[in-house]
Amino acid sequence: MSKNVVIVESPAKANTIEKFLGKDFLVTSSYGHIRDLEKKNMGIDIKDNFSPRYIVPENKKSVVTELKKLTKKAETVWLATDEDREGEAISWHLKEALKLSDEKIKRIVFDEITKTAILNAVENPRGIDYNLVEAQQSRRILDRLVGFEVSPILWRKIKPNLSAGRVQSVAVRLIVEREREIDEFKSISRFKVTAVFDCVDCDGKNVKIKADLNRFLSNSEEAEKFLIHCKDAEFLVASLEKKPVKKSPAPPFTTSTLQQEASRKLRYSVARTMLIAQKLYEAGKITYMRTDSVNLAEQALDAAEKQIVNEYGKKYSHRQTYKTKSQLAQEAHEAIRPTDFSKESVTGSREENALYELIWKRAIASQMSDAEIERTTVKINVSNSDEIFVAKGEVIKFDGFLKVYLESTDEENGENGEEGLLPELKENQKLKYDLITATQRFTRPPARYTEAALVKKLEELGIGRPSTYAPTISTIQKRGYVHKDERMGKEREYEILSLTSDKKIDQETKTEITGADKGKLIPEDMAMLVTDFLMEHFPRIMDYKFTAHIEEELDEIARGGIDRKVMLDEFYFPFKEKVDHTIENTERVSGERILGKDPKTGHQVSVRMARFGPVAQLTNLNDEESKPQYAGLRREQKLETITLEEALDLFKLPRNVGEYENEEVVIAIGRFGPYVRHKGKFYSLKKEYDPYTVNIDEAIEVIEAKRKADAEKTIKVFDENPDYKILNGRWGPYLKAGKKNVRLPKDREPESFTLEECIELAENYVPNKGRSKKKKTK
DNA sequence: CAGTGAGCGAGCTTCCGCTTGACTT
Repeated sequence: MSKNVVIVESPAKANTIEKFLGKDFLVTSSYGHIRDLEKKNMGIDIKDNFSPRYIVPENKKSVVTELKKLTKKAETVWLATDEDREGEAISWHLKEALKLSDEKIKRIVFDEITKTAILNAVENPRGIDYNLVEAQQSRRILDRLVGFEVSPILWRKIKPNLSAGRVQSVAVRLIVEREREIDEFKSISRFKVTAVFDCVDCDGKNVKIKADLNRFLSNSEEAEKFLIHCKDAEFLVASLEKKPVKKSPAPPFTTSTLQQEASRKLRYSVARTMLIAQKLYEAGKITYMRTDSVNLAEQALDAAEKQIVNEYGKKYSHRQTYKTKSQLAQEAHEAIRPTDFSKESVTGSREENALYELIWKRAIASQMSDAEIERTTVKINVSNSDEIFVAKGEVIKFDGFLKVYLESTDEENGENGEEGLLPELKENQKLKYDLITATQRFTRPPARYTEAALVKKLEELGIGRPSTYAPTISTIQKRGYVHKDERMGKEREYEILSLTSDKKIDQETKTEITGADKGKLIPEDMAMLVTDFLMEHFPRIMDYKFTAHIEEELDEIARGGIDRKVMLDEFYFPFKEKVDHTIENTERVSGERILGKDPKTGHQVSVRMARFGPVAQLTNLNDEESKPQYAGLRREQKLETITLEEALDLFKLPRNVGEYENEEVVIAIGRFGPYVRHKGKFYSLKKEYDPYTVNIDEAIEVIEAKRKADAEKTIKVFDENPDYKILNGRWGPYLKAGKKNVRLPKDREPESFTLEECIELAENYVPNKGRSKKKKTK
C-alpha cells in the first residue's frame, strides 16, 4: 500500500501523472462526481436552508468502495481534481464520502499535465476552498429546483415525460424562435447582374474577367432595360485599387469550436466528435477534450514552434497566446491540442485520424504567422448609365498559417466563391463584354440550427458547459422537442436574362430547389407548445440572460461575498409562488386552432395536439352525439401554420380506388410517403403520381411494375430450400440466405452456384463492418 | 412503418455537470 494516494477525475489522466510521481505515489481516479442529490423529494430540505441530501448513486458505489480501500491505509490523500467549481466540489465530496480527516488530505491543482507543473503542485498544497464548494452546491441545488419543480407542471398541463431545465428549455426556445422566423420570412426577389469581359493582359494574352454590378436590380423590366443600355455601351476601367490585408489564424480548439469545425469539415455530429476525441485522449494522442480554454502550456508552445520552424521555416513561426472571450469560462484545462506536435497523423481508424489531423492543424496554425494578401478592386463604368461593375481579385503574397489550415464558416451561400487572380489592368482601359446576365435571386430566410451551430449559440450565451453540449442535444431530441431531419424543399422558377456578344437578349426560365435542408434541428409542435407555456409562466428562466445572471451570483458566493441561503431564498420563493399559481390556475394546453368550416358538410375543422401527436379534427357542431373524425398531421406540417385547405386534404386519404384481383386497392400516405395497399402489401407511389387523384388503372400499373421488378430480381431459387435465393440487387447479383445478404465471388456466373456452395458461403460470410449501420440500443 | 385518439387513474417520468464502462447484436 502506498503512503500517498492521489485522486484525479479521469483515469487517463491518472496514468499520465503516475509516471511523473514515482513509486511513493499511487494515482487513481474518481470518474467524475461520486455523489449527487437524492432523487426522492427533490433531494433538498428547503425548510432547512436548502440543505442538500447527498447519496452515492448506484453506478458509483464500486468506485467509492475501491477508493475507501485505497485511502484507508494511506498517510496522505492528495485531492487533485480540476481547478474549477465542479472540481473543487468533487474534492469535497471525496473528503466527505471517504471520511477523510482534514489532517490527512492535501488539495493540489495544476493547469497543465507536465512533470514540472505536477511536482510544483505537490510542493504547494492548499486546503479545500469551501466558498467555491458553496457556489457549486448552489448551482446544483438551483438546477434541481428548476428541473424538478417545472417538469411536473408540464406532465400535468401538457404531456407526461416532458422536461424543463435551465439549459435545455433555452436550447429548445432558440430552435423554436428560429423556426418561427423562417415561417414568417417573406422572400423578395431581385436581379443580380454579372458580366464577363474580354481583355488583353500585359503578356498580350486574351483573358476574361468576371465582374458583378454593385447593386441588385429590382425586377425583370429594370434588368432588361439595363441590358438594352449595355448593348451599345462602352466599358471603361474607372479605378484600380490594391489593398494589402492580413488574415490571422484562429485560436486552438475548445470543445465548442472543435464540434463546430468537425461538423463543417468532417460532417460529424456533436456526439460523434466527442466519442472520437475521447478515444484519442485515452490513447494519449491529444489533451483533454472537454475544455473552454484556448490557452496552451509553455511546453506546448515550445514544441509547436520547433515543429513549425523545422517543417516550414522560421518565417512561418509566430508564437502567440490567445485570450478566452467568454467571461464565464472556467479554464480548468488547456486548449485541445496534440500531445506530440511532431506527429501529423496517428494510427487508428479513419475517423480518428481525420479528427486528429484537424486538431493538429488548428493547433499548429495558431502558432503560425499571419497570411498577407493583396486585394484588388476594379471598378468598371458603363458609358450610358450610372451603374458600376466591380471585379475583385485576391493574391496571396505570403501564405503563413494558410499553409496548413483555414477555418470554415457557416455561410452556405456559395455565390461569393473564391476570388481568384485578376489580370493586370490600366485605368481608362476599354473592355469588351462577352456576356452579361441578369439572374433572378431570392432573399433567404435564416438557416435552421445544426447541432454545432446550436452549441456555438449556447456557448455565446454562456449556457451549458463543455461536458454537457452533446448530452443536451440528445436530451431535447429524446423528449420529442426536436428532431434531425431532411426536408425535401420545393421547386421554384427563376428568370435569367442574358445579353450575348452578338447583341441579342435572351430570356429563360429555370427551376431551382428551395427550402431543402439536411441534418438540421427542426422543432416538433410539442416544442412550440412547451416553449410558449414556459415563456408565459416562467419568463425569467427562459430569459437568455438568466444563466449569466446566476453565474454572477455564484461568483459572488465563491468570493465569500454572499451566503448561499440568501441567493437561493431570493430565487426560490418568488419562483415557487409562480409554480403553485401555474398548477392551480392554468388550463391544459393543446395548441388548438379552429381553422374554419368544411364547405361541403359545414363541420368545424380544427387542429390540436392529441395523445399520439398533432391531429386535424372534423366536428359536427349540430350533433353532439356524433364522434369527431380525426386525421394525423403529416411530418412537415405544423399546428401553427397549417391552413384550412391543407387540413381538409388530410381527410381525403386513405382512398379506396377500386378492386383488383378481387381485393380492394387503397391509396394512403405513410411515414415514407404515399403508397398503394393491395392484399396486405405496400407499393410506394413515385412522385409523378398524385395520391389524391390516382385511379384504379394507375394503381394497378404501380402494382404490376413492382411485381415485374421483383421477378427480374430473382435469378435462381433453390426448391430444396426456398430460404436461399440468388437475386439481382443494386450492386449486382447476391445471395440471400434467410435474412443474411451475402456477396458472391465475381468470377462465376451467378446461376452456376449450387445449394451446397451457397450454404457454405453463407456460413463463412463476415459482413463488412465499416459501413453497416449501427443498431439503436435503448 | 403505414390505420389509433374513451375513461378510469396506480405509479412512474424530470434537472445540470463531472466522468467512463457494461450491456447485446
